[in-house]
Amino acid sequence: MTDIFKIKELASTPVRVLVYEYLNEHQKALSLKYIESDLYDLDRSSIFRTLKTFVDHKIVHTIHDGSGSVKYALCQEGCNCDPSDLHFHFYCTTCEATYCLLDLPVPSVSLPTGFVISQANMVLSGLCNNCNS
Amino acid sequence: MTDIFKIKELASTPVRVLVYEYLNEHQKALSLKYIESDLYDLDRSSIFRTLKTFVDHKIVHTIHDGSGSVKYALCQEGCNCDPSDLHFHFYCTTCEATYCLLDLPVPSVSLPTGFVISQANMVLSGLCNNCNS
DNA sequence: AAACCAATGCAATAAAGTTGCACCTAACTA
DNA sequence: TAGTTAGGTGCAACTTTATTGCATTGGTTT
Repeated sequence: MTDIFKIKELASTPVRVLVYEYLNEHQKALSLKYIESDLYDLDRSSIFRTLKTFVDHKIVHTIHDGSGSVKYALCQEGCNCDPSDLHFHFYCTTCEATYCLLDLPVPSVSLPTGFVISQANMVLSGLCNNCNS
Repeated sequence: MTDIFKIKELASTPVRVLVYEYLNEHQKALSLKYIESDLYDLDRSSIFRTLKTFVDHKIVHTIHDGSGSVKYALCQEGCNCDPSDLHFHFYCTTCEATYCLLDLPVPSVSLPTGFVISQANMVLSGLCNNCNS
């Protein structure tokens, strides 16, 4: 089940398993604060460092959605966190949830001469289907 | 020259003029910290509130580039800050500059049912032409 | 000139992110 | 098996960025 750690060459530890499973259950991009409030028996800095490690090992990607806090979401299988592996996100300004729009990949764009792209952060925002009454 | 304030129906004040001219000279997206360090005789909160006012009046738009601080850039003439008015940005991870890629408009995408878009934050990152040696 | 209202500056606070350090635990070695 | 080591974890402190309360200023209106 969680042989993700073997694949990503990372030691399996209690905190890592819990954080991974938590992200996996939610299938949304979550903030440290949000995760922390649910996994309240874990320390904030432990979760923080775990997420950082996950980013380094390309287990999760970060999203800067303008909410004021960084969100973290599980990568898709085979993701190498290159722009072409990534997708758009949607941030709901009402419920503050951030969705991965897996169907919307980052388009390849032609940049000005000399610019080299390595990351992409695509966020659309507005109202999600739950909040759009 | 700076009849932008008349157009946007906003009182012209010393701080507003200085901040506007500063942004206009640079033609990049700048952080509060950056602006503050150059306009050192102005108070941080005054600049902060001025930028907020500019955002409200659609004189500037914000960019969340993952640098840790919000960047502000002047809008184009006629901009209404709708997604279709906006463009991609490029954040250089070396010099930390954020460029407006005016030639790259935000694409219109088809969202899942019930999602309504009102804003867009498109940021590519990597090395800019100055830092790409 | 008095009154008013918005803008400004100063200072304090909130919120998010980050780090130092000590302890613990699990894996390795002799 | 006991000792050693390295990395992971928790606690607390701290940095940075964002934000707000409040008193003062300055310009406009009556």
